Order: sequence, then C-alpha cells, then structure tokens
Amino acid sequence: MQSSSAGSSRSLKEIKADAVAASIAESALALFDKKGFDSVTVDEIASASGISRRSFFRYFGTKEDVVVSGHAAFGEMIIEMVKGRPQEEDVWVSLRRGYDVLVDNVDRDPEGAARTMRVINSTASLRAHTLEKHGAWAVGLAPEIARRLGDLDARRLEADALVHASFACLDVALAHFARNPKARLHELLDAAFKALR
Amino acid sequence: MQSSSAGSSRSLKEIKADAVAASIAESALALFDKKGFDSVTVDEIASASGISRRSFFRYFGTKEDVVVSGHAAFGEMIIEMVKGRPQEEDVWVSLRRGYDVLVDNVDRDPEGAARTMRVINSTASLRAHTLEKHGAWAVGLAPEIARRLGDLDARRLEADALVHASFACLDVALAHFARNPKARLHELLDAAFKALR
DNA sequence: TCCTAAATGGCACTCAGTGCCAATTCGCGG
DNA sequence: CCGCGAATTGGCACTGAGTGCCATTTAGGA
Repeated sequence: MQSSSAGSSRSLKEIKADAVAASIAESALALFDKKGFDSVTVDEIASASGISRRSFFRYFGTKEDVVVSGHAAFGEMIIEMVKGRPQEEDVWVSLRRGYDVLVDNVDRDPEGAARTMRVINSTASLRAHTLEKHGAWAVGLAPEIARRLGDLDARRLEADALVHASFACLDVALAHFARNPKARLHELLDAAFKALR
Repeated sequence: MQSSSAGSSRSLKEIKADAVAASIAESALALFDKKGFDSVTVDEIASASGISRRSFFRYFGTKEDVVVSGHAAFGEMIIEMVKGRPQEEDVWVSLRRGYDVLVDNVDRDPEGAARTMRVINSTASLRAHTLEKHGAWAVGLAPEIARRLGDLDARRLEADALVHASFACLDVALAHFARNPKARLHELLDAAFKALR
C-alpha cells in the first residue's frame, strides 16, 4: 500500500517492489479471510504469490506483517495531525481529530478495510499485535498532550490516561465497524469519545 | 499460583502440580528478568527446573503462559467485583472498584509484581498478550455495564468505550508502577480514572 | 505387594523465522 | 547488442516454539 514519506522520487525498483508487496498482501489477505490466519502457512502464501518462501520474508518480516505493516505509517500521521491542531483546543477534541486520518482511509476503501478488520478481529495474535502497536503510537502521542496540559510531571499520568483512553475509543469503534460495516466509522468514533466526557 | 474456583477439595495431585508449576514459573521469571524473555529458551527453563522440555509444555501451554497465566483468574474476579457493586453506583466508580482485586494482589507482593511487570513491559509480545487479555476481560465486563446504562442497543458502544477506557487506565497505572515501584498503585489508578472525568 | 492410571520423557514432526551462499535477473555503460 | 556489476531471488540448513505419539516411570490404592 502507500508508504510515501519523501514525496518526490521513487526509483523504479521501489515502485516495483511496492507493487509486488501489494500483490503478495492481496493474495495473503484473501487466503486469511477464507481459511483463517492461523491455518494459512507462509508456503501457501508464497506459492499463491508465485514467489519463494524465502522471498516472502524479504517483503514481510513476519506473517503478521502482511496484515499489519500497511498501517505502520498511520502512527506518525496521527501524531502530526494532533500536533497541527490549535494549541488552545481541548485535548480530547484534538485527539478525536487525529483519528480522522484513519477514518478517511477507511472511507476510501470500506470493503478492503472491513476485510482486514475481519481478519484481525478473528485472530488473537493479530488483535494483540494491533493493540500493542496502538500502545506504541500512544507513547509517541503522550508528550504532545502532556505539553498542552502544562508539562508538569504530575500531568504525565493524566496525559497517558487520556491518550490511551482515546485509543481505546478507536479500538472500540473499529470493532463495532468490523461487525457492522454499514455503520459510519466517524459516527461510532464520535459516540465513543462522547461516552468518556 | 492460586486458581481455586470450586473452593472445596484440592486433591493432593493438584496441590503438587500447582507447586511444581509455581517452581517452574519462579525459575523462568528469574531467567527472563536477567536475560530477557526472548533470549531464554524453553530448554533452558526446563533444565533449570529439572524437568524435560516436553513436561514444561504440560504445565504451560506456551512460553508466554509462564508469565501470563497466573493472572488468568483476575478477569473473572474483576467482573464479579463489579457485579457486586451497588446498582445505582456510578459505573465509572464501579469499574474503579473492580480493579481493587488487582491492586490488593500487587500490594501483597510488590517486588514480585514489579518483576513480572518489568518482564512484560520489556517484551513486545508479552505487552501485546496482556493487552489482548484485558480486551477479553473487557468483553466479559461490558454486558454488565451496558445493563446498568439501560441496555438499549445504542448504549452498547458507550458501555464498550467506558470499559475499554477503564482498562486503558489500568494499563497506564501499571506501566507507571513498573517504572516506579515505590509509587502506590491505587493512587496511580485513582489519578488515571480522575483524568477521564 | 501388585496393579492400574497418571505423570514423565524421548522422539519425530510442523511451522515461523534467519543466515549463508549460489544462481538469476536487471540496469547500464560501452 | 554485449557484457559487467549490483541487487534480487531461491535453495538449504539451522534454531526455536509447539504438538502428537508412544514407551517408561512413578505413585497411589486394593
């Protein structure tokens, strides 16, 4: 999927490599969705993608990465979005706005997003991995929130609680969305955020 | 560790098995704390415990279970505690009181709890596993909270958000406790809960 | 003491993940 | 169009977690 950070020159090699990775991910996701993540072996994915097992692990460090690595860039994007919000804005609102980058992405391809969520939510290790990734994003986000709260050490815990709770809202909203893809994610998120205020 | 559910007769066998498991866990935790979870093999744990590799997997289904399975019972205990709170009590307060069973357990052996938290917090897969377990507990807890909120379907998301956010507070408080074991966990938890109200 | 059932250990297997090296492919200058 | 060098790929062998199967040992009760 997309992963541009320096928006200028992508060598032909990189473009091709990304295309191959996307193609592998597509085959793999389809298999996962049909048979379940755990009962698909890397060998299966490799032969379904027309590559060797060894090459699979060059494109994706782990089997889980096929499902998860596409979202890696969102952490930074959410943090940047929150940093760009007005300083005097209520931090809870700023956090909510940060997740708009995710909402927009889901809205761009609801069926694909729903399939990915289906795979993640039906596999304990993937749920765990996703939660832990959100925790890592939260660590990156907390200093910004702490700064707005006054940056006293006493506010550190408060900032952590707010940030992690906001990710809890995101996870809840995404879980509801996965069970009912015709719901609008942004409305679910708004409702979850409202519940804590 | 303790795992009594039917509070009556524990056969001698079971008592002995629990003791063996506790002894294995002690050796393993010491190794994990010294060398890091990932660089300790099951073979090492087995020989350090004077058992075979195969027997290790009879006591613990996975290497992670050595660290994590001791807390399995707390999920049910937290749910029972919350169910036992007065019906008219504010749900946020009821949730906070539920975690007292964890706080009490930590207070009973602060050094041991800190060591376990150290091991968990320094290993991504264990952090992930713990988060996912809390998520599973949240699923068990949500119906009770939804019931108190009026049980309308519209309240389902709200209940989920509250429950998951309360676990986020718990995780934040535990993380702070792991970094600073001289802090009082119940105060950290109170502060985290207060931050969301 | 003996007999049975559970606990244990050993072995071989699957699968994820990794290091190493040989073969292949591909871009590029001549 | 040819060939050179670098990057990509694939094969192979290895480690480590986890599991099924079976033989052996242990331990408890008649």
